[in-house]
Amino acid sequence: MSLSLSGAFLVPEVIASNIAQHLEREIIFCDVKPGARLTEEEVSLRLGISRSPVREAFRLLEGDGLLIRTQRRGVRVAPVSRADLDEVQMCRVELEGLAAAEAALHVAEADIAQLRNVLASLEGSLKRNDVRAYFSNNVAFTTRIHLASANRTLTRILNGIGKQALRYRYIAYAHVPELMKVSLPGNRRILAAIQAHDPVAARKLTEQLIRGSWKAISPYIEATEGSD
Amino acid sequence: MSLSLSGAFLVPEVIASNIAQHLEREIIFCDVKPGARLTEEEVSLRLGISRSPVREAFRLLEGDGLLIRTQRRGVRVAPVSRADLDEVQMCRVELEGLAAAEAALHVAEADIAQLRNVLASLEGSLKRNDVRAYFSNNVAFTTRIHLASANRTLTRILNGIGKQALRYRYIAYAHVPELMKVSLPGNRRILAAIQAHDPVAARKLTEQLIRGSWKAISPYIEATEGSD
DNA sequence: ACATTGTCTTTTGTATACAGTATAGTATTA
DNA sequence: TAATACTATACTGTATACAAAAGACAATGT
Repeated sequence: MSLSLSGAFLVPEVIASNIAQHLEREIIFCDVKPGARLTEEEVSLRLGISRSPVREAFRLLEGDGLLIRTQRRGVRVAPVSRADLDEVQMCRVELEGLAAAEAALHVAEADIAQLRNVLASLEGSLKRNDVRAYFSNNVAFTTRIHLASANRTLTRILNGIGKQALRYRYIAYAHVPELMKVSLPGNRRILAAIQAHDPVAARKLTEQLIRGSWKAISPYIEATEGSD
Repeated sequence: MSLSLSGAFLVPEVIASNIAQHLEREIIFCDVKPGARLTEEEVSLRLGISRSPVREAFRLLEGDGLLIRTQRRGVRVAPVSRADLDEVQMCRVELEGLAAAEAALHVAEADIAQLRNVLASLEGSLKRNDVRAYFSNNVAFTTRIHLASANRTLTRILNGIGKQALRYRYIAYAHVPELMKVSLPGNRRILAAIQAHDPVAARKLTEQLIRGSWKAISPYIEATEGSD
């Protein structure tokens, strides 16, 4: 069991969908290159486990759009391209907007308190210039909005597509860490709108934020993009 | 190998993600009840295969939201409820609208020809009052619009969520087959808008159609809903 | 020299055996 | 009688062995 996941898994007794998380991070942070081919045996040997859980993890990540499977040819890491970025962000504009609007309608006081806490952590990560921590907190912030929308279907979909988006954001941020500063004020305004129970504003601000981030990221993808 | 899938699988040599399709239909057409618990062994025995492919099929259907898995408790068929219907349709309004708009921008002549053909079949099924055939054709119609949007991410998401929606539609139609007549004119108008390369109209019409279908279906779900 | 075919290797897909955990049922004790 | 503990059972999660298919490479024939 040579897992050694970056997070704290003091009790890894449970399952090896931990592997999915592990691979997920490797893919998002580009430790394995886009387009790279993964074989079940290679991964199972590398992690010191059998093929069964690896296979399941592959299916999971395939569902999240991080891996692409071809019939009997195995899986490869989903390629990174400008076109794919556009696809993902286009969907996110609609869905994150919906989530924000619904959240504005359904938030409880407790949710708002938690969102404020995460926002504080987000500011902290930005000040320390800690890109990975900023990512974790940003994911946490967005996830809390999803949960506040009280729409489990929406949450499920956004969870999947969000991982793809994260990959692009990380590539862009690796080039220009200053991009982190763009999203923070946007998040703050979104929280204000949600707190004011204003679904229209929440949606509009969210759409603006994503479109803005989209534009900011876009040029850095072409540079990183190999072929397709 | 007592599969006997309804479709024509002259060469079932390939894989047993056929099983996923098989189960998918059983779930959509309520041959297995919402909330019912499925065990890997039971299904594998029933279909005369081993647990491995069944397990994979479960993961696939879980990704589509048709099955729900709890840690070591196995899977159960996703329960049917008014709340869940609302969640699914809310997401579909956004995404199908986007797909229609994008399709209006990207369709080729060939796509339009195919869409016309499917529309004709749709009319035929309606006249013969063949509910299942109507469903197949309706799925085909919608899928072609998704493909015409030229957005693979969007297509993938809609494919999954569409199956959940189909389940509710089938329940409603089983009660009132006349509901079929509601969607046909809507589809015709959407096709016209797409053909005219008018994304705004295409989106608006699609949103209207889904909201209309949503309202029509809604009352029949409460009747069928057991608990949750 | 090029194409076609056959074999060989790699890797997925499937089957099955084994282990661990959760739940239910029963028995015993307060 | 009720509550708690223990045991048995059933099912998931994991490991491994086996079959089959696809791709690569070489050899042979035209």
